[in-house]
Amino acid sequence: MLEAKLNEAATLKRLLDAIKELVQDANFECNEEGINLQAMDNSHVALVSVKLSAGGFRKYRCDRPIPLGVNLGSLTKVLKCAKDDDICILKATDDGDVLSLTYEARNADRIAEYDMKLMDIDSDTLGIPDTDYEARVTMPASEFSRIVRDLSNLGESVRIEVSKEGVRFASDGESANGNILLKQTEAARERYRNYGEDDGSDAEEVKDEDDDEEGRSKKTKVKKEKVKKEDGAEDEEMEDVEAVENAETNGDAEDEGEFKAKSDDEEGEEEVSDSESKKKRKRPSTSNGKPKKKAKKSADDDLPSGGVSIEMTQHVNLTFSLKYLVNFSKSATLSDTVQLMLKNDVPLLVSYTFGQGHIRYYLAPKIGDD
Amino acid sequence: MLEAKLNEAATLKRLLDAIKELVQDANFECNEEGINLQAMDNSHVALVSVKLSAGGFRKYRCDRPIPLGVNLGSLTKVLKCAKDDDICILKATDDGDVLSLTYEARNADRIAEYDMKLMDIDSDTLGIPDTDYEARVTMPASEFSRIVRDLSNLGESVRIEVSKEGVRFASDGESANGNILLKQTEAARERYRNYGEDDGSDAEEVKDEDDDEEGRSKKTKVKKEKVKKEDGAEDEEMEDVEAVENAETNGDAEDEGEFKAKSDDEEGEEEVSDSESKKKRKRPSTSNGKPKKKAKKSADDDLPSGGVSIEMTQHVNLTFSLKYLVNFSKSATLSDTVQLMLKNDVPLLVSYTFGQGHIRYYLAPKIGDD
DNA sequence: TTAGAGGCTT
DNA sequence: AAGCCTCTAA
Repeated sequence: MLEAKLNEAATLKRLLDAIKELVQDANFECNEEGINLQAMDNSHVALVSVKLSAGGFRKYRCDRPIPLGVNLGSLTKVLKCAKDDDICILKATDDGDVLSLTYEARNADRIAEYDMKLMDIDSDTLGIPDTDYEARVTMPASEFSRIVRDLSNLGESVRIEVSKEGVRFASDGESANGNILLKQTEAARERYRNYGEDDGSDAEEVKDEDDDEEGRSKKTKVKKEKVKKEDGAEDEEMEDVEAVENAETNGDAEDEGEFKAKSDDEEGEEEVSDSESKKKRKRPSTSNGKPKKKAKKSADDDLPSGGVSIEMTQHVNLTFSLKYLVNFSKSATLSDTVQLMLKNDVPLLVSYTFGQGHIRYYLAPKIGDD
Repeated sequence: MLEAKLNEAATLKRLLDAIKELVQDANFECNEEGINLQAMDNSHVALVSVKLSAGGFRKYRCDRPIPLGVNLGSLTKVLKCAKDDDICILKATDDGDVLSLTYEARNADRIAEYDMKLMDIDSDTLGIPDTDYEARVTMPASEFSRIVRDLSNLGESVRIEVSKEGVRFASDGESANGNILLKQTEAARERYRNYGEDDGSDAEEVKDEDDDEEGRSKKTKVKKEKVKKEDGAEDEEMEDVEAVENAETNGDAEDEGEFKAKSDDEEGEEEVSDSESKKKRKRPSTSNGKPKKKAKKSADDDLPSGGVSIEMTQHVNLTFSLKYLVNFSKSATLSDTVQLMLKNDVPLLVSYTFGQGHIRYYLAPKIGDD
């Protein structure tokens, strides 16, 4: 029995807008910790991974794990019937083949109910290997969208290069070549220091040490540990790495450590309304990425605004298909901030963190990148 | 000889946008009281009825009844040549086979003239029987549009059920079923009490008694009269019906009484611009349904905003083709408010009332509705 | 007031 | 499927 009450249907709507082009059918794996979705795109080039943590819901209950096999096209249709600010309640029985969605207008004078057929889907749960990324770029999601959209008008692929200089996006096209260099902003560096940390298995601790110094020392320690890991990141280059490994690569857990421990919202308070819980957090250290809730652009005190943060242990230089990146960038509706995690010869991770969870895309690099 | 001067060409444009898909050719029946159009759709399933009252024009003159056989496609083309805020003058001679349209820019620095060929059309003027509807639902036109559009994405038809609980729209589709329940809003109930009353032959009186109490007592009286009418509405069930019969069935005037009195623009001042006149109306009792002139959503003082009003004497439950309802809902450009009149086993009436008149659609229910 | 997204039409 | 137009959000 699943019953999940989401404060805003818009979250789901945006989520589906973000992935429905990539994937047709997918299992929403529901368990007591929340709802997860993981799927390869049709051409098996990209992987998308979504997490909605139980704590992100206004109310959440899932007695036992249920996989909900959903045709995303159908779900999109049904979600179109919801207004953005409707309260959305998801319901499913343990054995049922139906997902029920209820939309309640804020003033409760309209209640809509939709029942959607579910389907059986082979869930080849692909373990996502932990990776010690060599570079992490945190930037405004809108800027990322703009860059990949711009470059996609010129060429097919983009070369992403992270160096001391900054991060460079370069594309060669028939009629023109283009490249954009983003330099790091010091303020952004500070601001994003702990961004995305909520995903680590040590989220609790990170949460406690909001303060910069503590955080940094902690990070540094973790870094050292990191270094010993596979695929040899050169030690001596490790000057900038405080958080790099943390976000994605902490722990030595082979496969799922990353997502399993993501219980930031859950533990604190579980029945608070979403907006409330947002307000309670003083620092975006755990989960920020205030969606797009007409987020005040920059005046706000605790949310990241603008600027680019770059952390790297290694000069990286990879080439990716722009088509996919453009697709990924649709998730900008879910979060103001995006994080790119790179490592040479390894799939890129594009991660959007929002109030209820996160959405992550993995994309293998093109070979023969120069 | 017809000469009619319309304040805004936009009214006509929207009107034609609303019906041109439903009907190809139709007679504009002009007489001293205004212009009427009545036609079945191509498949003879739906009927559309338009009225533009003489009083709604800035200037109107029609010495004797003239039927103008118009190809709506042609008229649409010609109207496309007008700017929305152009003053539009329609002219036709008694015997002529040409309709002349003149567009004057507001500042008179541009005058365009178009002559359109008319045609002979068999006018099988279908008498629309007066009906004692069992339920009347008054709601924002945009909400109605939204509902039928949403449901049309799921299924072919919609079941509309009016009960004490409210009004429910339900549709079954292949991939999902859906239903929307609208509860009555008390405020809306009050607000719409007299809505649509302008159509009565006694509109003048209604106009004088803007006040609620007076209006209500009047209504009640009319109701009593109503009851005696055909098609037996049960008397004893008449608890909520003050206005139900009024909107559509009032009076014994067979045909044209309805719009004559609707001369708000005309009498007060007859050369004011439309927008000005709008501001002057204090009550929506006669003509409200502020078109779409980017009407401020709700802050305005004199227009109905939001909310659903339901009046019923009988539990009704009918099924209709969504395709047609979606089509009807295009008239939302003409009025903010729509009224649904229902009675079991009888065609649904969908009515939009706007400044210059109204547009009404009749749609037979599908049989076999449960 | 301007830009972006969604719906509708061709 | 692409372009146009409208409506909505910033």
